[in-house]
Amino acid sequence: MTVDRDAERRGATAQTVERAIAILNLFRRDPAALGISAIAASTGLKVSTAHRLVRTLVIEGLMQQDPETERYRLGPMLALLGQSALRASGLDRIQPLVDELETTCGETVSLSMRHGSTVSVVLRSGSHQALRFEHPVGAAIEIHASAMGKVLLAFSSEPLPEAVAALGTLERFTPTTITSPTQLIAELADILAVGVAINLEERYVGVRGIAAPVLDRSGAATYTIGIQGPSVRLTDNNLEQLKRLILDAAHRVAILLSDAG
Amino acid sequence: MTVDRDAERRGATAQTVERAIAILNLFRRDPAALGISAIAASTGLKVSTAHRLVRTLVIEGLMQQDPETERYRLGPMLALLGQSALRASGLDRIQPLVDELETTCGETVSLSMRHGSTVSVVLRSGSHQALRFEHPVGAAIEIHASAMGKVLLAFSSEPLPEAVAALGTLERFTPTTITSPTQLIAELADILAVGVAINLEERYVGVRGIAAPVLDRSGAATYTIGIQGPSVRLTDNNLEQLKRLILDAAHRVAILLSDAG
DNA sequence: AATATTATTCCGAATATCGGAATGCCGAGC
DNA sequence: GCTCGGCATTCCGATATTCGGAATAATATT
Repeated sequence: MTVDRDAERRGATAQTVERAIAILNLFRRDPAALGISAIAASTGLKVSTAHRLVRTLVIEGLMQQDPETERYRLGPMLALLGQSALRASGLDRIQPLVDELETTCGETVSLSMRHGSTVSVVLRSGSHQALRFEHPVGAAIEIHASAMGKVLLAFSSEPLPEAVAALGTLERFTPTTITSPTQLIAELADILAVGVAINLEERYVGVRGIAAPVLDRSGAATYTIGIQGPSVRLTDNNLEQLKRLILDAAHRVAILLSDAG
Repeated sequence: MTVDRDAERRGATAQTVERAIAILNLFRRDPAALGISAIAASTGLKVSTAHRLVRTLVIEGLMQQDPETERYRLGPMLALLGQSALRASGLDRIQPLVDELETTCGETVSLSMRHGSTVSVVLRSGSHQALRFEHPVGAAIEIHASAMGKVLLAFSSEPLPEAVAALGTLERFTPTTITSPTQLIAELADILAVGVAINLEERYVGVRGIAAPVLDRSGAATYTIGIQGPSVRLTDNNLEQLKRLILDAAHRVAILLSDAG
């Protein structure tokens, strides 16, 4: 591009591929089809560049073009690769466990991982209650305003101050959102000690969450498993019970993943 | 690269992205982890190039590196994108139909699409019989040696002679494999007229198949649905019955996909 | 009918990619 | 214990590849 990007000039990455993936990621939250100019606008690419990338993705089947509206959406080859990825990363064996936990506690359960400064839901099982909190797969939540996010920060291999500093400004979403880096670092240290993170309406008013890390052999967490639900049900008392459930579940997931991960 | 690629210089595509996708496709058949030099060798890329592409894919989560063996495999972000892709292309609504057909006829059922000169299985439901034919999702079968492949060729928007010519040499797998372009064109014309293709042990000895096109509004087929099984069960008589089943199923799939495709 | 919007193609400029070679790391074999 | 061979990773100059402004075509809108 013009000069230099964000801040990473040494660990060179393939710009073209990054851009193509950025296009795919547009559809993570919302699978609706987009026109080429909308894609270009959302990614900050020039229309001609976006068009060439999308064309390549269409040829490979990762995207497809609606013959009527001329708009683009994700394609079947991506679904196919996703299947293989589920098996390769061992996540297919985790889904039953996530469903089981949802049945036990009656709230939405998600298994997530970090993506930039957000947390992305990889597997989930939605609560069946009338009043419930819904995360679609692919949803991205700001990392500092989520129990799962705080877990991932606390149990990353990076020192806490650096990890927090890298986030930049901590956006406020609700009155309880943690916006002070110092305060966040303190809370992360606490989470690291206790092994569980709690979210008290820090992202959405009325929604609480609790999360535990899925630890790998080195003691770091790539994945986190969390429970989300309305504050009226996730009372302080209930959180104590859920804490045991989530820790147990996280432990079992860790074992499953390390077996043949 | 050196000079020019296969034969497509006008409809320019992004080479870097193509290469990255080629790497991902390596893992379609076999999700096992590969080292970087194995990846480079299989794709024909230089090691340094492959490494840079893989690094980018890892950063984006589409691949991941096993911390112990240092080998690479598909990553969880790809699983996540795959979920979105299933919804976006409407394929999530098709799976139940595929399962239902499998239950009805007792043989492996697959929904596939074209990928280069092969057919790739996108959705499937495996037979539960002891003696059965198994297609994993992601399997790639040579297009000229498959009932589903022949359907896609016949119902492509391209004229038959050109479509066949583009395949190049037709490799022989069994005594009944069609290796003559002229003969293949004739058979495709027949399939176009009848609306169903049959595979008589043309790819694997002892395995027969039958397939029908999933037609879109323009009368072309992007997807095909097929039944595969041992020749001892897919006798000439049974094929007649299956023909009705598969045509009906293909029709219902087409309706489902066109509704909100 | 005229205009605005969007998808698609073209082509010269220059940037990001390419790939040979160097480095560093680990484990096998002597 | 030391050397060698294989592997992943990094470096950097040459250049093929991408980039993007602008033209064109197709479609929707006023």
